[in-house]
Amino acid sequence: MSDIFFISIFDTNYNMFSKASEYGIRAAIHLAHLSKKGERCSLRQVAKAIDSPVAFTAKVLQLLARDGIIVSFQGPTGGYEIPKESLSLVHLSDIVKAIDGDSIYNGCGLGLESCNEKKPCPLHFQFKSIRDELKEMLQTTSVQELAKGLEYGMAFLKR
Amino acid sequence: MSDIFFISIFDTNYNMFSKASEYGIRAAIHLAHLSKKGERCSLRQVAKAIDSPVAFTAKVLQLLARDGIIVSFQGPTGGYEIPKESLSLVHLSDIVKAIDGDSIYNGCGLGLESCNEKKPCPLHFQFKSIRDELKEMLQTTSVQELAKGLEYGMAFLKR
DNA sequence: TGTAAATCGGATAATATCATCCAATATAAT
DNA sequence: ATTATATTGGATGATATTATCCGATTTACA
Ligand code: FES
Ligand code: FES
Repeated sequence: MSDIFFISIFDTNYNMFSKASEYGIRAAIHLAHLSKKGERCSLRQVAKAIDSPVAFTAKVLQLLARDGIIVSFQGPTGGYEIPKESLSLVHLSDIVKAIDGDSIYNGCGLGLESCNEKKPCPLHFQFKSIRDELKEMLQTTSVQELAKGLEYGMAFLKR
Repeated sequence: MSDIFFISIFDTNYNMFSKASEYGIRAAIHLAHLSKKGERCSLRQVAKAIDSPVAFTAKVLQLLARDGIIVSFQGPTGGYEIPKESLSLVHLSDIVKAIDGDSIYNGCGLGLESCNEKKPCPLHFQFKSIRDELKEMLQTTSVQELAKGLEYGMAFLKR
């Protein structure tokens, strides 16, 4: 009859990645998709394709460009692209690292200063196992690979 | 000679769990540790044991108490404890769910409205694999189990 | 050379998360 | 009964993250 509502003091929401990283990954996949066809893409087009706020996406793309993960061009006909040669070299770990830093590699699951095998938190070994798999996945998954899913409408960057 | 400094616009920091969840898990492990010995623990003692801000920890413990994960007692000799009977029944998933909600069960890794196999994001299958393992780990790991690590100084809740 | 279209970069605003403060309530012990 | 000690709950403050705005710069093209 009546549902139970959980009225929480906190509105915290679990998120594996930060918004910035999410946009960064989505954008990179879209750019990879177009770059494969030799097409360049403007900020506005990227934001539309991945359904993200334009100005914020600009900041994220700037970070990726500074890190050399994508290449930016100013002026008319400008925009962003990923050079064909490096298309297979861009992995998710590069993007996350450029945006969120490398705390993913040394962070403790329970929030201790840093993950330390010598003085581990109680969750260390269980957590490390998962974190290592996540790390491995990010390091071995290329944007090119993920862009393939877009080609035949098998995957989507927005809904 | 000189290091390269990454001066980022963002200061985002990768974190698997929210601070609230981190404190919640740490606190629950400490309470489990003491409850096994039949001891009750005050807010102040909890905060000291897990090196967390007192007032904020109070809010987190309140949430856990409301959800019946821990039991609170007011007045002198008051504090928090986990009934011995339920000690083996409290899993990390209960704590995370009480604090961060269940977006961990249905969230999309790339930030789409929700994870949806029918219209998946390009990272869906890789992400789902990891998320399912994390979920499984949280659902099968009890605070009692983790408290054991504390007993012989094999694990630590602060440094 | 001028103009329009694009990114860049700095400042600022909005929101969410993290954290603190304090009065109210409950209760054990004197 | 009174007092001291503890959690509760509401309001508020601080910080981090997300988001926007706008002038400056770059550059293709007429
Ligand atoms: S010490 Fe906590 S995850 Fe390694
Ligand atoms: S749709 Fe993105 S993780 Fe399932």
